[in-house]
Amino acid sequence: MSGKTDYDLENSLGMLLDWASQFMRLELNRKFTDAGLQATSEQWKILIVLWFEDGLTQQQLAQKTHKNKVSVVKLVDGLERRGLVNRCPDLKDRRINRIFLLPKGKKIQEKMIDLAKQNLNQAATGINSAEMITCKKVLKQIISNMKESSNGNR
Amino acid sequence: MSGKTDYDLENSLGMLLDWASQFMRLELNRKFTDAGLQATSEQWKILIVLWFEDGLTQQQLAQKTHKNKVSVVKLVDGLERRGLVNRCPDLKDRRINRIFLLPKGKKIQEKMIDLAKQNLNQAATGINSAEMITCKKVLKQIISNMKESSNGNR
DNA sequence: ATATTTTAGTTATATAGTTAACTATAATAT
DNA sequence: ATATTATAGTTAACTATATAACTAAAATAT
Repeated sequence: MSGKTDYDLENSLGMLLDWASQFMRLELNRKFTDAGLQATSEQWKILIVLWFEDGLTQQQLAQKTHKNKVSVVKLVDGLERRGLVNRCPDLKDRRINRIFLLPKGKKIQEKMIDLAKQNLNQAATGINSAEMITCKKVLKQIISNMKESSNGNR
Repeated sequence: MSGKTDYDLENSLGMLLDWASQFMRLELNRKFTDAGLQATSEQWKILIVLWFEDGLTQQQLAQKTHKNKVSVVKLVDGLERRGLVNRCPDLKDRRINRIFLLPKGKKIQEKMIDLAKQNLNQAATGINSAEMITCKKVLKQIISNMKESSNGNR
């Protein structure tokens, strides 16, 4: 049934997805570094959520970014260390931290969004709109297919 | 120019790629663990290459998997610790290690390939063939677009 | 009202990935 | 032949992810 001959490494969906996502992430990090921004591509994903809606809890950030809560703890640690956000204990529910953007965190958002858009444009070069729409549709289906069986921590 | 309103998080190519690849990787790891296989999804990517062609150097493994050489060092460390592969110094060029599958490493390959195929089938559920072909074509274009600017270590 | 369960966040430990600096060896250039 | 450059692999330090075990607080159940 399975054998050497019928598994095409270079054309495997898993490999292609990993390579595409990793190369985009790597290049975004490079663009951030080159622009003198002291934040990583993963921290950026937390920041962009906060820029839309500030003061979210770590759980909410985890849900919106599809990261698990431990990852969010570490990313918020990093963002706090860099002076970009603040953990504020909720007064009504003392289990909860609310994460707020600090001025330094607000200031870099526009530059980061521009760089992220540049990255998206670079990635999309030579791909027509219909193909990109199909690709995104397929990606969403894959996400939905795989999310079923993954656990609830993310 | 850039602003709150024109960056759609849930529909962003970067986010969709990350989520899709991560969920697939996570689920593959779960399948491996459930099957009692003591190897990770990243180790699997090294093993599948070796299964096609044994005795490659670490540099060759890095090129074929698009990983950087430090990652390969670590993964081979892990595979060696688990008794799945062996580092053999090359007699002609003493800078080189050649990585060979051990019996234990050969034995698990068929089971791993079957599980990887199950994972691909799960991911592809509800996606028609033409859409999948388009998606892979787009992924390859993205990889080619981003690879340009990434460095030569991978 | 008290006991149980759930939720939010953290810590510990392990696997990966990144860049930069390093060692050893081979290839080359003059 | 010797000096320079390039290559293969490693190590160090950092960021990120996962699972599992934990603490504290809130919600619930009886």
